[in-house]
Amino acid sequence: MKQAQDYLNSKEIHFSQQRIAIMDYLMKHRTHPTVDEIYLALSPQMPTLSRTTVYNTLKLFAEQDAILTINIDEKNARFDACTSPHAHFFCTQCGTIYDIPLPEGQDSSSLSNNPELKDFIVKSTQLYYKGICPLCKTSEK
Amino acid sequence: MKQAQDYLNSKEIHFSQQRIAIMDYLMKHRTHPTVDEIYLALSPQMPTLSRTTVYNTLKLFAEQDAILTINIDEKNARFDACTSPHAHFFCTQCGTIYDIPLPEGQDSSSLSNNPELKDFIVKSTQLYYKGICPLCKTSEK
DNA sequence: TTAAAAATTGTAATCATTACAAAAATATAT
DNA sequence: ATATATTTTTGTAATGATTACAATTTTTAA
Repeated sequence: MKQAQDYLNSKEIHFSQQRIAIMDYLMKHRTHPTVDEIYLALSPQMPTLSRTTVYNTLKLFAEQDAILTINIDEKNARFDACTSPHAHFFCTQCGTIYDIPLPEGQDSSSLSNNPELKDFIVKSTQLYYKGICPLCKTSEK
Repeated sequence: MKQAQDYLNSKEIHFSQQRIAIMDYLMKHRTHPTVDEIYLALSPQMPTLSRTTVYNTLKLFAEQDAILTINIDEKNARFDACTSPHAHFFCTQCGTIYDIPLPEGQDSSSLSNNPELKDFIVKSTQLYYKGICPLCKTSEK
């Protein structure tokens, strides 16, 4: 809770009960949750919480670069409190999103320092993989 | 038209007037159009065409790896007849999607040959950039 | 030529997200 | 401290892309 508050502070985001709870949830659940997962998880302890607030808050966080919005799953936006450069793998079978470190010598700067982009202003870079994860691969057989 | 038909053939997709027209449109308009753009463009010459057919057909093409579905724009899915490896840049101002060649020494195999993915079955890899394109940058000033 | 299979169509449903305006909470100035 | 302005939250209603579905049409194969 304290960490979430400090983090919001560092990103110059005014805090509130709701904002702290949402950031705290994201920091403690590295599962790339959907809006609804966050809303349903927090509702019990915060019965007045509104879905709209979750939407608004996540949008605010993303605009302030405090979180990442992941659009790898066509059904729902997913959210990640870890903003340091890494790729994402989406298992089309179970829906899990895995964090994937970038390969050696391919940190995000090498991805966005693409000379083809010299006249573009790049604000974000996303590397997405889709397929079957190890768990589904073996259980499927 | 002939090319579109041959291409569908090579991907083992039964063709029909509608399928050829849709593939032909995609091959001739490298603008990464939305479902609606395709539907509205083809409607005049093909008045019985249904939006549902455009949806179904594009889904079929994507499943057969004949086209790419691009989810870089949260509002709409966008489609690309060019399936060879390249990145996409989405201008958040004008909505244009640019094809961006991958940087030297970073072809798609180097992206998906990430050792972190050795236990995953990778079916697709997408590299997305977002920001402001050169045109919007200068006109904005 | 006729029956079976595949493709297309239009409408209705779904569902994530956004718009909006009222209510509540918080910050500011007197 | 108190009234006022600003920000945040809330709930409902609207939007809009996509999908479900069942009927119709077209194509294929016997």
